[in-house]
Amino acid sequence: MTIQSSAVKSRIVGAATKFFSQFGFHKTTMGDIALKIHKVKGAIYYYFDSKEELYNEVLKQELTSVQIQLNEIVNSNGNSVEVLGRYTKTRLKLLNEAKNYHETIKADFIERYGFVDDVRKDFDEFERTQLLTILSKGKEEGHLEFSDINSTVNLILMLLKSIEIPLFLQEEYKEYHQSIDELISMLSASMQRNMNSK
Amino acid sequence: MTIQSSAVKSRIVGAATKFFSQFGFHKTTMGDIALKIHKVKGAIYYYFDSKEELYNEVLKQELTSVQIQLNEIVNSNGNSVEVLGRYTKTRLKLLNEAKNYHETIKADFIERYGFVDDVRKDFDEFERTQLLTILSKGKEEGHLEFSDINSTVNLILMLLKSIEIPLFLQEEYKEYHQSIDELISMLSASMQRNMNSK
DNA sequence: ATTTTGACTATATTAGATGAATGGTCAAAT
DNA sequence: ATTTGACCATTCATCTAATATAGTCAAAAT
Repeated sequence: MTIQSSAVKSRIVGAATKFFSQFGFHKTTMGDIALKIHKVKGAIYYYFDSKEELYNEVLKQELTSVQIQLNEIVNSNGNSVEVLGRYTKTRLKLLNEAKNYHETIKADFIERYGFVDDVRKDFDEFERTQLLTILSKGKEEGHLEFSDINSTVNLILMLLKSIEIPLFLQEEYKEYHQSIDELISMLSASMQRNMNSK
Repeated sequence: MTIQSSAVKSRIVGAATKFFSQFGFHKTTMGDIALKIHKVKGAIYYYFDSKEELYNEVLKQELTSVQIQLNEIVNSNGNSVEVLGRYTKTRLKLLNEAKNYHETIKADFIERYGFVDDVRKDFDEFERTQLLTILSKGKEEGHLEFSDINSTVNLILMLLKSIEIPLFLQEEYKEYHQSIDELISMLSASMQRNMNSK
């Protein structure tokens, strides 16, 4: 594929992103997207095999953008407790704006978008790695202490993924905001060295 | 209302409970319920103004049963950390079996059952009271310590209500089971007083 | 050779129309 | 006081026709 054709592919994804974000998967048509870039529906199928694959690509880019920003936080300096706090708050803020991601989690309760499972699994693995990195660093530096670091990572992942749902789908972002700070304090307190009584 | 008619009312609620639990609000008809107790649809309307009111009563009894059992735990002896752990695990176990409650939280994502708001609000307030009781007792006895006890209660409520959703609606009860123990440990650890001394 | 087009097909979705089922009412009967 | 069964209005399920949409492809354009 030439450079120019890749540019068309990008424009397709760009248009698709806008439509999917605004109207969702079902209420966006391939015709809408094609029209936006002054092409015809058939042209999209030169670059993507299906609407599902295109949606997949859009979601992938949405989450990749989040990953890049989270990765910066993980690789930044600062003590691990503070990094974990920044990670959590940034994660929630960025994902709160990720409309297509919201649609996929909402779909979990109704029809399921099985075709995005791979992208979501990748994101899950990314997050597991990042959290493990943060906690490991904290352990090495002597700030944090765990009886089982993997269990702690699992717990944090469960909590982050659980609170997403009321937060994003039921729009309780503001109502729960204070409790999120509280959650971060609690997580920190329980992992802080010399505090853990286990 | 006489004693005998109250007995009929109970039978209505009993039949309604079975149908609603098994088939849900929409797929249960007033005719089904009436037939089960060898009455006619109209008879139910002598005791309840509407299907919604009947469903409300069923949900209320379901949650009242949970409340009674949770109340026993809160009023039991034992140190507050251990009580909080038992409360959390029992709460999840009991609510995991409360089918009508599940339906109402699932409805939050689709159509909302506004007519059960009162019952749910009552349960929320009950829980807030119970948690406040547990934590206050822990504080008085010198086991626990908080910068702001109400914020801690809010946090715990947010977490309990958040994890319900994947747990009950996405049937990840087993997958998350281990992390729930971990959550209880974490909560306990962060509230425990004098954790640095051995 | 690569990319784009527009006509084409098959499938899915919607709109409308009909009939059945259901929530709710009520006067009469028990 | 309680129960009944006929009754009404509205919703819901089912069918059909028409429309819209995803996806294909040979031909045209670049």
